[in-house]
Formats: sequence, C-alpha cells, structure tokens
Amino acid sequence: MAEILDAAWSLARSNGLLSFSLRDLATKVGMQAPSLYQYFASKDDIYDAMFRQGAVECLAEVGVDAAAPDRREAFRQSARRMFDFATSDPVRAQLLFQRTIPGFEPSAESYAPAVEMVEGMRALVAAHGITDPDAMDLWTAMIGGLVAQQLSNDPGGSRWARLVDRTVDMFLAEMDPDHDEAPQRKGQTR
Amino acid sequence: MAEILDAAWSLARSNGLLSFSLRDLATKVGMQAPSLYQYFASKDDIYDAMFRQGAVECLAEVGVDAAAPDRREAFRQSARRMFDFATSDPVRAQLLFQRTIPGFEPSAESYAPAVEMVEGMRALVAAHGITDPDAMDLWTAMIGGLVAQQLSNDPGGSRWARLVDRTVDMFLAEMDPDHDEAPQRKGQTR
DNA sequence: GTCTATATTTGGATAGAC
DNA sequence: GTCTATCCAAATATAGAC
Repeated sequence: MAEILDAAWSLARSNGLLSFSLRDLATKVGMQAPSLYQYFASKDDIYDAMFRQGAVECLAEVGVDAAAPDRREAFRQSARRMFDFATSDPVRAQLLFQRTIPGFEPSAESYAPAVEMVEGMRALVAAHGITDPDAMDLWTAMIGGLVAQQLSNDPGGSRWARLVDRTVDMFLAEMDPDHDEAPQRKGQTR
Repeated sequence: MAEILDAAWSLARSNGLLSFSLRDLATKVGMQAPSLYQYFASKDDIYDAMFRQGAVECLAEVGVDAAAPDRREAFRQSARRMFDFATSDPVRAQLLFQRTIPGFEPSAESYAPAVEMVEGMRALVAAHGITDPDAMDLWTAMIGGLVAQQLSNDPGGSRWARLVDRTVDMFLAEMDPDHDEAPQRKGQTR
C-alpha cells in the first residue's frame, strides 16, 4: 500500500498528476490494474491518500515554533520553509495548493493537517503581537505568490527564492511600522 | 468561427477547460464534430485561439498609461485592472496564467500580447523612476498572489480585492522608501 | 488477493459520400 | 463544407475464475 503510493508519486512526477493511469501504476508495482481496487476504491481515493500524505509532510516540515525569540527570524524561517516545501516538489504543490484535478476534493481527514497549519501560522502571528485582521490574508497571498512565480517561471531556479526574506520584511514593516527596526537586507543569506 | 470560439468559452466555463468535448462544442453550434476540423486543426488549436483572444483582451483591459502623473495612482490602477481582469473570469485566468492543460503550449503569435503587457509594466516602472532590478518580479508575485488567493479561496468575493491598494503601497514603499509620502489607507475606495 | 477477460464510456480524429 | 460512419486509443471499473 505504501509501495503503491510511492509508485503513484513517481508516476505523477513523470507523467503528470492527471495523466498517469491505473494500468501504469499497477505495472509499476508488479500487479494488474484490477488488483489495485483491493487497496483503493477509486483513482480519487488514491489522490486522497496522496493529498493526506502531502499535508502531513507539510505540517512536519513547515511547522514553526511560535516561541522563537526573534520576530523577524521567526517569520523569515516560516516563509522559507513553506517556500522550500512548495517549490521542492511541483507535483505535490499542484495537488495540495493548486487543486486542479477535475472531480477531486480531499476528504476532511486528509485536509485536517492543512487546517492545523493555518492554526500554527495564526499562533505565530498572535505570539508576536500582530493584531491586524488582514495579516493572515496578506501573508498567504505574498508567500503563495512567490511560490507560484518560482514554480511557473523559473522552476528549479532561485529567481523568486531570493526575494523571500525581503518580502517578509515588507510584510513586517506593514504590520507594525513603529516596532520595525531597520532590517539588514540586500543580500539574503541563502 | 467566432461563434465556435464563443461556444468553446461557454462550455469551458460550465464543464471545465479540459473537460469539454468537441462533440458538445459542435452540438452547441449546430454542427457535427467532424465539421469543426474545417475551422480548427485540433483541440489544441482551439485552445490556442482562446489563448490569443484572452491575451488580446488582457492587453486591451489592463493596458496602463505610463504617462499618468500620480505614481501611486498609476500603480494602483494597474494592479486593480489586472486583478479585476484575472478574477472576473476564472477559466480565462486558468488558461492564460495557470497553464494547466497537459499538452498545450500557446503559439508565439498568441503569446505576443502577453509579452507586450510585460513591456508595458516595465515602462511604467521605469517612467516612475524605479530602478530596483527586482521590482518586476516582486510586482508579479504580489499581484499574482492576491489573484490566486481570491480565485481559490473566495471566488466571487472581495476578501483579497480589498487588499490590492494596500499591497501596492507596500510595494512602492519598498521600492523607494524616501520618496514615498505617507499613503492614505485603511479604507480602500472600492 | 490476484488474475484474465471484458464491460462501459469517452474522447479526438479520419475516410469518404454527398 | 457538412454530413454519416467509423476508427483508434485510452481510461476506469467490474465479473468471476482460481
């Protein structure tokens, strides 16, 4: 079952998330297509398992410790981790964030880790005294925007990766202009 | 031919960009499927014509006059127009900006207006004395990020539309902190 | 649990008559 | 230029033997 999932990821990465077939998938794990139905009820059920797996990975890799002392560093770290997670596997990002598969909707259980991620970000924002009600929406738009540009216009490169820290600084300056001591910039350290 | 294109847009909006069939399309214009091949060489050829049409519309609706006197207003206007264009037709946005159709790549001719759009934005940036080499990349990430969030998390709403002007102000403050006189905000006028 | 065989559907595209 | 008829390919999914 884990083997089937691994093979599904592999095929999705080479053939495309929508284009891989159950026949190919079965062949890859040394089965015939109908045998897959012992493990998954449908192709969408496979997508759901993949989604869940990706969401769990996201939670594990991107989790932020809201207790970090330095605010700027905490937000930069959160942004970088999310950016790196999303851009390191375009197919996974397409499944988790782009949601372009015709009939598929993730089940509530599979979606749960994503909800937890949002809660984590909300906690980070609150822990550092940011009260702006639009903070979360601005944050998701900015980080998601960087990710999308990187994936579609410079896959594998760093054209937008270079701008992550700078974008975080813009965000913090906007949230709380008074407490924002001048960041050291030009020359993101990555 | 224009009628076929109109019908294709209509079907794409209701059935999905990938999911509409040539049979349905032909039926919609009172033909049989093979007759479509008198007008288009393949389904991808139809996508290409749709892409071109969308790109031309984008150029027409979003075109910015770089000569606008007020800088902030010029950039806000540019951002709003692009945001409104993209969010007003999700299927068109998917075709033009998301590019999620398996085999399809727009032809050079169809893509030309998009190139011209980028040039227009570059001219706007230059005309207002912005020399930061990352200005364009930051701009596309921010505006694109707002659009993507609006489309996927609040389609038809204004949760991120409200944040467009504010985001433009952040951008301008970052580009040129000295010349950036305090914007009047809280209460985007739309 | 895995297989063979096949149902079922659907799609894009072509041949050739009219 | 439009049609009927059909090809061809591919996909998900099911039935039923072993």
